[in-house]
Amino acid sequence: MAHKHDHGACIDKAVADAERICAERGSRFTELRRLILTMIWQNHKAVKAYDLLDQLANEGGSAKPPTVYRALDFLMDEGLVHKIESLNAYVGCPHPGDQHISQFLICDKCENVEEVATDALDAAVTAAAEEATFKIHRQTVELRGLCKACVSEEQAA
Amino acid sequence: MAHKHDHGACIDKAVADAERICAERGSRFTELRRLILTMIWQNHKAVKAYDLLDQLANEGGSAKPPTVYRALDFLMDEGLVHKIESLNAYVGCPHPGDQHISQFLICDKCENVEEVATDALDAAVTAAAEEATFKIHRQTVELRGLCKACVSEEQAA
DNA sequence: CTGGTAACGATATAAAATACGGTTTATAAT
DNA sequence: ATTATAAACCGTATTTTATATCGTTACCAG
Repeated sequence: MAHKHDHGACIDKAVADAERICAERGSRFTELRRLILTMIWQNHKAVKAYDLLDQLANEGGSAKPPTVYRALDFLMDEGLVHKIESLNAYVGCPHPGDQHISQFLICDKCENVEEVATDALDAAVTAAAEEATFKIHRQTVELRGLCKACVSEEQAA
Repeated sequence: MAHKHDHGACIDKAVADAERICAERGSRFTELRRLILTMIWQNHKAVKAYDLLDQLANEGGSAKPPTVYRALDFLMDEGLVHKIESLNAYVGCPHPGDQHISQFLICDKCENVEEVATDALDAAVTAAAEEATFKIHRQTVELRGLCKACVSEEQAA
């Protein structure tokens, strides 16, 4: 993500997607929500709620925790943002709208979060649940380690 | 778990396992650690750190948060207990000692947590990581939903 | 333009976890 | 046995993460 990645395009896409999705559903994509979604998309790392709060404060506002958490709850309800449970942090969803199951590759070094959608992994999860006669409502799949870029870097050293 | 499950045996086994494992490794399974492990094993639900703290207080002691967290950290380091990230709660490991990857089925109704070790799921996780050239250090796989017993119960109703 | 609902703001508090410093206790080395 | 050392423990304070509650404002539907 560090090199040759036009991240501005990511942000624009995320905002455009959000606008489209909220319009379709009749939910309100307010200024605050747009602002917070944009902040989350500043990079591909997961962002802490209180960091968002600090950023809001720096921009002159005097936001309180509930303001941020309400916006995050909205964005999560709309599938625009995911919570990374193992970090207590929040990351933008790169393909909102599609019904999808989220699995994350989280680099412990560069901290980038990649959302993957692997059919094989989905199938395995489903199979494991079926074997146990378990009816899945939600799932948290978070793989922590080193991303491709950081592995290469380590090998180079 | 509710019916015909001799849970006392689970507790005894967990404590015996812990004793054996700590003895093997030369780590100290102190009274406090034994007590907290036993509390965690009172049932198959995940337990909150502050509930343990309250229990300790009820038993006459005057424990502070660090006491509980230190014990939990020890138990986790030894692989005797796992943290459920999506609940901020802790659950006993049913087969400590084996090197293993933990995956959890968490019932949203009865709150029981079942730890599963599915080769197919392991393989799928590994494959997904390999495909992304990602080097896994740790993983969090938590499936939330309804367990077998609670599904049957719903269907009966 | 008015009545209801959703969004926002502010205060307070709850819940989860850690930093740090001092004391005790177990174990290993003498 | 005695002492050095490291681990465990304890308590205070604080940080981090999140929610409850209540009053106000803004949207939009009838």
